Amino acid sequence: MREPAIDRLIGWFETSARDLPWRAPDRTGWGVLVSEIMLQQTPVARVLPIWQEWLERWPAPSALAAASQGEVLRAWGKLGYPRRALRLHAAAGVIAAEHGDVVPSDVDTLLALPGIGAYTARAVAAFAYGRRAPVVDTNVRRVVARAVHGAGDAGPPSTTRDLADVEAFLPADEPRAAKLSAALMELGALVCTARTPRCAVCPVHDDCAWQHAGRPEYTGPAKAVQKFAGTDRQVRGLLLDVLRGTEGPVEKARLDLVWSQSGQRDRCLDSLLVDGLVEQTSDGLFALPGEH
DNA sequence: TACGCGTGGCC
DNA sequence: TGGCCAAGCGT
Repeated sequence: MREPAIDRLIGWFETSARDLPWRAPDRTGWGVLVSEIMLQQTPVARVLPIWQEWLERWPAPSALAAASQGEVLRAWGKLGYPRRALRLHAAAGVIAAEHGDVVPSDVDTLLALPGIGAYTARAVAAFAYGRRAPVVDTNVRRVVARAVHGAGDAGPPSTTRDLADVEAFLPADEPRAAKLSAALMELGALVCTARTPRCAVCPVHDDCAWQHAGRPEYTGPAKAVQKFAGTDRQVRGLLLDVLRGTEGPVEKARLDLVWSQSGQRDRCLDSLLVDGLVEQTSDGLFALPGEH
């Protein structure tokens, strides 16, 4: 990506970026981290109200760490992938105990925390602390595939290659690099979208390799769209929903109502126990962890 | 590298 | 209607 295009993209971001609370001037590393975990595979609109509740209720990592896992899972609500909530809870405990209750700014330190991978570590370093780090999510992969490589969409992900792709044009200046990282994501979210990209309003239209190539269709391997209906994921979600909606421990008969196939039902309940999302009480009832 | 992991809105 | 999509991670 050429320097003028980077300039225009940053300029566009400064005038057109969404006014999200985790981007406010008074944001904290903790607020940014919570947002990044919640936003993994979950749309902004659904994250917003839950993020507000969490930051009011648990304004620092130590506050979240002091809550029970069950409380955390209830507060997570229906954001999906509730294992993220347990990992964030665990990460908060490590941050409170080993990092002075301050979210680390160093990528490698962040990577060592549970639930924080290649994307989230760099997103926190860049967005909370202004560090220079290639922040590559699905939006950035798509923008780079089009604007830089002239392809219709990104191929299968490869962390090493994806990071190198962005590193290659990331400005040396730290705050500018951080701003560009945010701008690339925002462009992918608002303009260079998966379906129906809004090329007419794109700030890098004139520099886009995909435009110059005549906007060819994506030709790579078909992306596997995962099923949901009838899968263990659906059944686990139904089981957890019963426990979230109930005050105390429940009998297994209550859980049996959510799915007719007993084999799949029991397998899913077992897997929830293994994952630590459900616990069994001494008298054989089932509950969210730490709530009995 | 491929897969499993929740949930809901959109066209 | 139902496939597609949404700021990934861990194994």
